[in-house]
Amino acid sequence: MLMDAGGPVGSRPDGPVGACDWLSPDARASARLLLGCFLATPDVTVRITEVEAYAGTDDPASHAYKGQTARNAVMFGPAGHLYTYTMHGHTCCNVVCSPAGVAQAVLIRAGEVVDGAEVAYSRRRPGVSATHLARGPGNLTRALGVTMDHSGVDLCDRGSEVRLVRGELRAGELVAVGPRVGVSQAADDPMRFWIEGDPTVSAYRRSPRAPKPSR
DNA sequence: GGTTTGATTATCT
DNA sequence: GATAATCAAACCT
Repeated sequence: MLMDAGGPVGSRPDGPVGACDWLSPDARASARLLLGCFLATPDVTVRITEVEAYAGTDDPASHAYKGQTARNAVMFGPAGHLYTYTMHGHTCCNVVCSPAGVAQAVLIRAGEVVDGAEVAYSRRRPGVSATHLARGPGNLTRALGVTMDHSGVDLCDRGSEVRLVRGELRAGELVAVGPRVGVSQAADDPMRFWIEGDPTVSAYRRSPRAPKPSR
């Protein structure tokens, strides 16, 4: 296994600038950091506007809650890698932010396409509006062209087809926090972060299977 | 080997 | 706002 003698996994002293050593092993902290960053494929770049934190084995809503499986193995790997999975016929993608052995990850739920819009449109159904281009996890991966083929890629490696580029919030932008979309477990935990007022952020929808809201 | 569930989306009322 | 569609992984028998 790749492990520096003491240094955090993912930090590359001799590596290219932009290594993902700024990620926090805490999913919530990383979620906040990822807002305003960019996710890029060779064709399309999106600015991340909405994310959800998944706290690994401590989080009932996480795929990693019940331990490591073939499906979620990437989450237990080193930080800065891409965890992809399919559900309901769609692909979703997460950024792993914890070192090997710990399964904290951040789901990228929505973004604003800032480059390669034409390609993104061509991958989506005709007629979709700009705000819906990469709105929702499945739509986002579709617009980017991310598939299960990209499972486990190193987002910090220049050679990767999917890369993460650090970005900042614009002046005046605020981060809102709330419960996650569609989870039936821990449905009230405020683990979802988005840029307040951004039109590309998806609407909140509670899981039909979640117990009634705790008040 | 069959059944259930789900971090969803599109479509209809 | 509610409902159906749809695919794969996990779970159960």
